[in-house]
Amino acid sequence: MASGSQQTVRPITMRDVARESGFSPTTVSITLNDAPLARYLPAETKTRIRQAAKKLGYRPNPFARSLVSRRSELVGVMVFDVTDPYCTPILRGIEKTLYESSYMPIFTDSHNDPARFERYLEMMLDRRVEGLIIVANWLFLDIDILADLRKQEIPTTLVSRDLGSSFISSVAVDNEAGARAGLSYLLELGHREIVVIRGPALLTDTEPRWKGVQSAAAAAGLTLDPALVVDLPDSADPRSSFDGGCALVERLLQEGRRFTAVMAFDDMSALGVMRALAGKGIRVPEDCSVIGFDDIGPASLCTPALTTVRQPMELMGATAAGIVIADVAAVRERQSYQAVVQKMTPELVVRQSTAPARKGGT
Amino acid sequence: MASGSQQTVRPITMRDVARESGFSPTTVSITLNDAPLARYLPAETKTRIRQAAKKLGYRPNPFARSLVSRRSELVGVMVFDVTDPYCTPILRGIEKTLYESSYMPIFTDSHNDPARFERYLEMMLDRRVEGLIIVANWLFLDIDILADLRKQEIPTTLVSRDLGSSFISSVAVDNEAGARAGLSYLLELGHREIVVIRGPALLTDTEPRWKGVQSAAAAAGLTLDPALVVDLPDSADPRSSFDGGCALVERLLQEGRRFTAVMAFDDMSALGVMRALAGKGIRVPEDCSVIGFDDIGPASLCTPALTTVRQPMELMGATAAGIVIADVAAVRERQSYQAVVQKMTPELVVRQSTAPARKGGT
DNA sequence: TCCCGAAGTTCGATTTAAATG
DNA sequence: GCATTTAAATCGAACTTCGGG
Repeated sequence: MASGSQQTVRPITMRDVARESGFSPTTVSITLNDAPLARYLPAETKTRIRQAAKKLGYRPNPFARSLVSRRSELVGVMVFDVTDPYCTPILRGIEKTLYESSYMPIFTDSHNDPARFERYLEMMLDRRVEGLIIVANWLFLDIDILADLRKQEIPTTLVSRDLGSSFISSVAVDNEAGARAGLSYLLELGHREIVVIRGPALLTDTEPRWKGVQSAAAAAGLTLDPALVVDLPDSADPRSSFDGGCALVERLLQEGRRFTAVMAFDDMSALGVMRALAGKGIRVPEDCSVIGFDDIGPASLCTPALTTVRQPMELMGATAAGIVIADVAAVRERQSYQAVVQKMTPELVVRQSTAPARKGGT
Repeated sequence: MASGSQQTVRPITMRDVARESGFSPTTVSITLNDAPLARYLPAETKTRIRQAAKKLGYRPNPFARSLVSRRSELVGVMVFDVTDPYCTPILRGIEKTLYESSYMPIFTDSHNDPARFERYLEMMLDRRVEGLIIVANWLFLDIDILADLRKQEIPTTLVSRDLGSSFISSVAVDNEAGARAGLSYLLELGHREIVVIRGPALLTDTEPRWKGVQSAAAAAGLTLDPALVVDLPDSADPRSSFDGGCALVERLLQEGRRFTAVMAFDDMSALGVMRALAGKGIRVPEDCSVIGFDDIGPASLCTPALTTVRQPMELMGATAAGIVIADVAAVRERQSYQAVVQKMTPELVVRQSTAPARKGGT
């Protein structure tokens, strides 16, 4: 039982500290904030005030403080789907960077619902966040919704895609380079009959990854078999990527296509591919290699562990937070800041799902 | 480029709305808050005020508001490890419930660092959260740290374990029933030589799950082979559970133990088990069945998909948020509230990693 | 007394200007 | 003028009280 039967506990205010220490509220404020004027206060005074504050367990009221400082010390962190394993390392990166600063994150998860995102954005504005980090792992976002941000001068950074906006920074992986690295690796292993699963048409990642694949193929003088190039359907649910990868490969198998490797759009679809292959008794990597993209948690937990193109997600989150913090500081000092576009370098992570091609794949 | 070159934009205040509409700030306040006195105001007055507010894009200053209302409308959500797939469905549940209320979540991730947790807790208190939800998926938490909460009358709910505290509510799964269901299922399938991987000794979940296993075995008249009962090492890292499961099974295999099924402590260790088995060419489920606990995302993504005992994580999060909201309301109305302990019912999810026992397992 | 509206106080801090010795 | 301290104004909204019709 915890109750409220006793009289409401009046919180300790600065006035209480003043009374306890025998000084005025002004002096207390100056002391506890180490304001410029604190230089003139004798050490004796300051220690007495500090002791009184500690003795009473004084906690400055953040609302009174924010009211005059006009600062919330709040940064909004908006995610489109927390349950997507792609998001959490980014959140971790954001946390690590924010921890060093004085900002606290206000968190929202719109689970792929644009309406919810919009409402949460309004709430963020209402709460006077000083900066905003949006982890747009999946959804298709209308820039207009973000126009308010410009007016209110709220520095914003988007993680995992480039909006091409003039006032919103972004941190994204170099999709083209990543895809190129992935396909190149399969080619090195001797694979020639390769299934390429492209992403949903609406996703901004889809295009550059496909370009990377094409350029790697061209560099090796290989023409990809159009029958082996398939597309994931549009959908906002990461799980659908798994189902899509599974279904596409099942269909190819049904059609009697022969291939020795699959380059999936992302890890989720790669996992789906492995499921489909297992269903037909095709072994990975002995009979067919599989490579993913992202390096989400499950990629290293499944068996065989997935070879993939890794996005430095934690670093991306940390970078985004760093940009926002710097821009907020700029705004406070009445300076202008530039919207930047950070392209992060992906890294090929070789695990167990890839192997040299053998003659006569499935 | 987004800049601050133009003169600082003074935010719109109630006074501006008053001037614009031709009424006093008082009337504006009464109107916009639908205060009791609004009954007496002519509709004409109210619409004019509302129009003026909308025209100016007026957003009430939350700090001024909180200062007088003494309410932050903030709920703290503290997680011990966001990257743990176990956490995110819980967060989703919390979000769904909080969305209906007027509370915004302040979020922290202490990534298994008690010191960080403590500092974040202080920050929560500084920020005047009205309630607290702690997702203690893993770490061993000292109740003393939470003593402040009692003093400050901040309703708190712990998700995923019972602290046995008199003032902190908790929402946890019925571990004993879950483990019983899991082992019973293996027994039904005809398994008798079963490896049981117990959790780390320090985890509160370990004990009840082991009890559940024992009671199921007893009910079936089976004596578990002590040589097949092994323990995960203590560690705060979820990944270590995977490594632990893998290593333990490898050791058993090395020792030449024979078994036809493995009941893992959780999904992570089950995934590790599958890795170990695959390494020795043992097929799941043909040669050996594997069952996990939790039903985290990767459980259904890996191949074969993992049979497991499911915790209703989203529901648990939603329940916790509901409790906190109700308790906050009670505190506001000067009523007492009880710390409750909610035991959620787990559910056996049968997938591909289990099959009937065959004579002469590995 | 009922209706409508506004002046003034309060919340808890910061900050400026000024008052002490 | 200098070191030390403080009264008073301010931030923006909510609420209590009060005045005229």
